[in-house]
Formats: sequence, C-alpha cells, structure tokens
Amino acid sequence: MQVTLPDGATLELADGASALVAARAIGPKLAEQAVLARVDGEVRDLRLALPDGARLELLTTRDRDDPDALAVLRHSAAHLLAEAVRRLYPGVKVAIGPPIANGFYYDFAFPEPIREEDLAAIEAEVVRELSEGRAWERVDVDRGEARARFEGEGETYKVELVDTAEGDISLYTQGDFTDLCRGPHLQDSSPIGAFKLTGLAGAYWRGDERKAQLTRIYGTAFFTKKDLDAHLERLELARANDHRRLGTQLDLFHFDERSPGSPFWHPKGMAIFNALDDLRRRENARRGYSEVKTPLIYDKALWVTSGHWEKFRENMFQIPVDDGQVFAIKPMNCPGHMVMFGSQLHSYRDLPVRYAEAAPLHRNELAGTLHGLTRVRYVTQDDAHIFCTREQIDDELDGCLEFLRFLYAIFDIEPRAELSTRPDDKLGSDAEWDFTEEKLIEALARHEIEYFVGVGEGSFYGPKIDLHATDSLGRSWQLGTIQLDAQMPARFDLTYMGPDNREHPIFVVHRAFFGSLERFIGILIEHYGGAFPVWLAPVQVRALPVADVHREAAGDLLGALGLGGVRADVDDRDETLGKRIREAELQKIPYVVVWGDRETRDAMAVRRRGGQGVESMSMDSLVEEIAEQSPLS
RNA sequence: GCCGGAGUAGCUCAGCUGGUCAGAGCACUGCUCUUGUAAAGCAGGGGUCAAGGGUUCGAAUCCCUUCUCCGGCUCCA
Repeated sequence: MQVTLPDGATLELADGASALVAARAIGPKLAEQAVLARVDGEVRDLRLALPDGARLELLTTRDRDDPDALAVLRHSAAHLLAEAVRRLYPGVKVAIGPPIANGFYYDFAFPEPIREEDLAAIEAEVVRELSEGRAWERVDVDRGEARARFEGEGETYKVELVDTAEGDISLYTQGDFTDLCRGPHLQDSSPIGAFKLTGLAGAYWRGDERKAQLTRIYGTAFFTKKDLDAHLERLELARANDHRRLGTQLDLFHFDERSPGSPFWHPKGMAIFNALDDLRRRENARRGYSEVKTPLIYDKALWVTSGHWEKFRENMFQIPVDDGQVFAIKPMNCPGHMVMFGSQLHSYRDLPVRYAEAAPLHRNELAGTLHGLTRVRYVTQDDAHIFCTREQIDDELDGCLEFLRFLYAIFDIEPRAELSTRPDDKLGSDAEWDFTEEKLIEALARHEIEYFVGVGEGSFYGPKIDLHATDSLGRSWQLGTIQLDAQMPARFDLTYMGPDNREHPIFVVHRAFFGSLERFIGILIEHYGGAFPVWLAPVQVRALPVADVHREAAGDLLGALGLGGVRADVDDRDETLGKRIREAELQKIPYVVVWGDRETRDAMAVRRRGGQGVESMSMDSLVEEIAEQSPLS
C-alpha cells in the first residue's frame, strides 16, 4: 500500500503498516520523536494500521505548540496521574481523564476525601514515574473481556463506560495501570518535559448533579519546562486583566456581602454602563424598537401562566404578601411584555411590534455560581421582544443578526455562535420546535454564520442562537441571545387580527445582544485590559494644573470640555506633576492635559494614554477628536 | 446547591508550630515644598484580625457553626 506525505512524496509500505512503521521507514530519528499521526486530517494513534492511500502527517516533539500534539501529551500525562493515584490511594476508583484546553484532568472516587495539600505528594509520584520512564501499549479487546477486567478490579465507573461505549474497545497500559481509552497516546513518557498539578475540585459523574460527586484533579503538561513557565506567566498576566481586579483598581464597581452577586456601580463604572445604554437606546430607536417600562414584581399567577413558575421557580426571588398571596421579582422581561401586548387588540397592520426594556432583573443564582460581573443576581439585559406574524419571522431574525453584527463590530469582539435546541423540559410540541429550530438554522445560513449545536441547551419556551465570548482566564460566557418563541404568546393567548378578519397566533423573538450589561461590561473590561476606547472611558480627559495659580484655569477648561460633551476631571492635588501623570496613566485615562503658564485654549499640552511625548493641540480639535471616536456621534 | 481553598487597615499583603502579633507599602489627613510629563520630604490617624460559639491561664493563630469570596462541578445572560 501507499501513503502520501506532507511534501507530496509517496511511501510504499506493507499492508496494515502503522504510522510508526511509516516513520521508521523515513528515518529512525523521526520514529523516535513521533508523538501522533494525522491521517487525512484526523488525529490517529501511531500504533494503528494506516488505510491505503492515506495522507499521512507525523507530529513530533518539535510540534510543541500544536494543539493536537499537546492534547496527546496531556492525555498521556493524565494516565500517569491515574497510575500514581492508584498506587498512593489503594481502593480508589478511576473515572475519566481527558485532555482539555491548557491541560487535563482525571476524575477519581477516593475512599477518603483528599485535600489540596495532598497534591504535592501525588505530583512527586508522577515525577518519579517520569524519571523511571513509562511506555504505552495499546491492545484492542472485545467488550466482554474489557468488562471482566474492570469488574475484577472493582472499577465500576470503567465498567459503566465499557457498557455505554460505542465501537471497538481499546486499552492502554503503562506501568501497572491499564485504562479503557480510545487514545491516541504517546509512545512513551519521554516527551513530557514538564508536569504540574494545578487544582482540585468536585465534579459530578457524567456531569449529572444527581449522580455521585467525584474528585477531579486538574493538571497540565508540556513538552518543555520553558513552555510550562511561559504558560504560568501568561496566566499571571491574564490575572492582571481580571475584571474583578480592574474593577477595584479603576474604581468601577464593588460587591458587598449584604447583597451577594449584585454589583454596586461606582460613578466611573456607571459612565461605562450609561455609554452602552445610550448606544442601546439609540440603535433600538433607529431600528424601529419602542422603549417601554413594565413592573418589577408580579403576582405568582403571571409566572404560572408564563411557565416560569414550573420551570424557573428555583431561580426567582419570591415575596410573600397579604393573605398568603405570593409575588415574585421578575427574572426576565418577557411575561411583562406579553401582558402589555395582550392589553390591546392588534391588527396585522401594526406588526411587527418591538418592545425594548433594559429593566433590572433578579435571578436567585446558586451561591456557588456567582462570579464578579459575569455571573450576577442583578441582571440588566438589553432586552427586547418582537411580536410578529409567522411570515415576518425571517425578516425579524435577519434584522436581529444584522443588528448583532453591527454591535459586535464596534467592540471588535468575535463571538462564537451556538444553536441551542429543545431541552428535555420544554414547553410545546416537537412539531412546533421543529418549526422554530428550522427558522433559526435558516437565518444562520442566510447570514453565513458558523455555529455549533448545543443539543438541549434551548430555553424552555424556545430555541436560541447564543453568542459566546471568552474571559481573561479562558472561561466562555454567553453574551447575546436570539430566541424564537411560539409557546409564551400562546400561553398568554396573544393573537393578531389578520386581513381575513380572523385571529392568528403571534410569534415572539426574544433578543438581547449584549446579553446582560453586567456580564458584557465584565468581558469588555478584560477585552480592553481596562484601557477603554475613548467613548467608553469613564474619564476621557484629565486636566492637571501645573501649580496653584493654574487651578482656576484648569477648572474653566473642565467646564468648556463638559460643554463639548467630554467627560473630564481635574487632579489639582498638592502632588508633583510627575506623580499625577503617573496616576492618570495607571487609571488608563485616554488624554491628559497639562495646564501651566505656557498653555492656551489654542495650544494645550496633550498627552495620550501610553504615549511618551506631548503634543500641542487646540481644545476644539481635542473635543472633535474625541467625538469622532464615538459610535454615538 | 456540591467538592476544595481562603477571609488581618480603603487596596495589596506579612504575621498564623497559641504568649510585645496587631504590622508593612500604597491610599488618607496635617505640615514643608509651588511644582512642566510615570512615585517630593516629614509627621499623623485608621483594624472587635468576616460573624457567633468553644478549647485554653492566654486565641488573628486550634476546634465547631454561619456568612462571604476564590478555583472547579451543576446551572446560566
């Protein structure tokens, strides 16, 4: 048989030859350094037979930055961890241990709980294994054999995995540890140049909170120590961009244990919030949305109608009132908008109706899930509900996707799109969901948006197009969402009068593009590292009088800048100019104007953020330059 | 909610094998200096060591409970 190499050359091999055999045929050094084969673009264990005519690419220890090569390295490192844990903790059961972004984990059921301080000993044991060296052996076995083996070892989780595994069963053995595993794996442990355990956490078996909670040990591995050090350094730098840290440093917001999960927006943070809200309001107005305001608390009866009482009650703050009546604070705007729409009769001529409202919402999120601004209990969505006919759905979805692209381009954020389909606890029939899901799929196709499918991730009332972005620590957060809903309008008996003088069902598009302003600002803080573009910067210009005698002039300057629509402040503290400039830089203020004897309105000394020098600029041109940089102008 | 870790001044942190352990830097206040592009000098105020309970002659330090935060899991904008 024949395989093709990346340079186009072909290689003759005996039938059934593995990638390793191919590597040896090319050169012993290559065979020694090989960690992984890519066959027709797919990763494949070196030991597996190659198909005739395959395009073969061999990854070696030199591909130390290749994600696939790193994944194999880390997957093998996870097996070393399991081997060490089994030796150190007799009676432990192993579950699963995959590679993940930046590392790997392995889940265990320990006979006794372990603590973080135990990790050092475990890591030392793995390091010992590495110094001894380990080689992986792969065998393909039949299901019964694998099952018997793990049953004999008391590895009940592995037994369950064997029972539910699809396709052939393969085992990898290194040292005295054999694991059920598809692979691929390294030939031996020599490429693992650095190994580190990074954390300990609980994790439910198969991600199901009703199942046993296992102990997950996180770690990472690299081809070289240098790569590990670089990784740790990157993490350190990322921490500097953490919005919780910057929120304090830049005086944007804070949290208080007397209202967990709800930010206190300081004046500077509120300036950012308001800039986004201004953008929201103006763009909505341009696109035919109407601003409305609906109540914050509602009788439980409303939530029963909407379905929230059944599906979302745990996440709602409830307020007992007189006579056993219960009210609840709204976690979403939609039911209120349903009531508003239903308060009047609507002709087909009126549609679509687009209600926008950025009201405060409260969700009683589980305590353990709160996270700075990205997971809060007080949520402000740039929310809107579009009430339309069946025929208008496509146009409205198109409008949403265009709107969304317009907004994200402003921030230079490229989110990943997800199509979230019907969940297990959905309202409505499969036929209805077939229709609404198809509408979203078609809209994504029209806009040539690539997406992944989140099976069962939809809302209980409808499928969604969700947008995800990543924070400074690599965590993914959902931002915007577009949801198509046939359920809630039906539950509220919403209809419109058609040209045939008969009532027709209403469809609703729920949409929020920032998602929650809180979360979006959290992501923005990290995206910009606190150095906001001028239009978002809480303080756009800081005036620094050189000496006491210049205070009044600096104050006048502030007034003039304010009239020009610029957010400006003055630092006239009794500190040296150098110190005040340093602080303005640390506060990441875009423009600093120093005002002394030499300055006039026509020739101000302006220093730009991060710049070294000073330039002379008139006040008018500064005001103009700032205005030009705003999407609001 | 679950697993693990932590909570000391406004911020960042030291002290935590129980006994001058209540500290440092920044910030803040006062005074001196009157300042020209990334940290002037001196002095001073400030903490029920998260809260409550316990062990002890003695607790920031050890134990228990609660709250909050951090890293994950589940959930989610």
